[in-house]
Amino acid sequence: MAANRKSKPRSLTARGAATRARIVEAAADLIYAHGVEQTSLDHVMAASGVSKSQLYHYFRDKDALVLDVIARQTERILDAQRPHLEALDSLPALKAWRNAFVRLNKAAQCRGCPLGNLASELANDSELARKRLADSFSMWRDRIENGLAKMQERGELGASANPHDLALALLSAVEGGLLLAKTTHSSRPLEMALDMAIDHVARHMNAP
Amino acid sequence: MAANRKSKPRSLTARGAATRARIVEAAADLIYAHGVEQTSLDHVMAASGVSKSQLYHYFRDKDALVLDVIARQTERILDAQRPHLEALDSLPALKAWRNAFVRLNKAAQCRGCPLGNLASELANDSELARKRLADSFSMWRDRIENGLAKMQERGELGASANPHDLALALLSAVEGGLLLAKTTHSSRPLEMALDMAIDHVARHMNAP
DNA sequence: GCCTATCTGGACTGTCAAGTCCACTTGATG
DNA sequence: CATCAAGTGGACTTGACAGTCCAGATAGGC
Repeated sequence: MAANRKSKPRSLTARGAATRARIVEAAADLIYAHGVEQTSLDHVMAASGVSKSQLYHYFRDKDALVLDVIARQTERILDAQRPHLEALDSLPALKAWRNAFVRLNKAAQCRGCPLGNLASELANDSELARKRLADSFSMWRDRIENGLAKMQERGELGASANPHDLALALLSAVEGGLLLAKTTHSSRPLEMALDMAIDHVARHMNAP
Repeated sequence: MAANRKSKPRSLTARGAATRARIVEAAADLIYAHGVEQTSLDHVMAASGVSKSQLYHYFRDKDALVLDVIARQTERILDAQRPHLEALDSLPALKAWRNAFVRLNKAAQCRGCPLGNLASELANDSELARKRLADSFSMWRDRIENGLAKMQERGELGASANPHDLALALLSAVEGGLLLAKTTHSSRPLEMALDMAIDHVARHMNAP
């Protein structure tokens, strides 16, 4: 049960860990901007200031690096969403979440969802990547579901509502909105999709 | 205003047009299955039974071929949707549309939306492709909008409803649902997203 | 201070894909 | 049937990329 799996069999010194992290960060940024296929290891080398041998010292191959990028982007998203998702306990909170989302999307110049982009590119090609991304989405959905479940416990959300399905629909709206926003260079699709999703949740709420 | 744009300056005989169409069909299928970057011209050659020189006889370069694939996929989708979108005039019609969508997604083995996949891969890289895809989505949204507008004219949909925004939210739900379905290999996200979207439309309908 | 594993640098190889080139065939039109 | 543009076949060039290799630097344990 120790750290002897084939992907990371070596002990890492502090310096090594820092170099490794630098590579993943650079790769995540480049891949978000240009996609997996358009991001060559040479680009990653240049952006992280690291040589070829270091890449292959820390990662078996490009696919292994991409798996780490998936994990990192999942972390980034869940970290960024945490404050909102933990406070997801009322209609105004949902609306605040919506507004933060739209702001974030504009800040990222409507380049889509880091996980959604990866999923679209990798799901049909790599079964392993697909599964990891499915897990990532599942975790994200789970956080939303927890927020809704809390609303339900305290009676704000009706007992007949299904937090799991509601969260899944919400996440679908988010991903679709982000994809259309990316394509049209406008955050309007995201706004409409989120408004619809919140409206849908509101429909299951009890009157105050 | 005649056919003298740089992309198609030559006259096409029947045989030439057939060869050209065969190339686009094969490329569209391959790209839907594996993405633009993973589809080499050699694959397209093999699938369409055509040689290198023919590809470059009919298309300036790979990018030009991809633009034609975008146009073809747009046609395919609008054609497939036409029967449903033309009859989009009531709640049961919306539900029939939903069911057809889910069936189609399963038939395509949950491989996502042909336009959505292209948009995700190309929007950040090629401004021209992004614009064409934005136009494609806009046309699709327009068909949905027309259906909703007809519902509004005959009084089924409330006067305060905004068909344009409603259609945009609906399309976002479709795209997000298809993306998550592709990632999770389950049509459930699509179903939940579509149910939410129809529910949203229903909320703007007048009582019968 | 020495030993060893971790870490780093960069040259090198093999493969594969985009795009070029030219010789050849087909068929419509005079 | 002569002509020539449209159409076809496939070898070739060029470049980019993933992945290999080995020599050398660094630094913690004894």
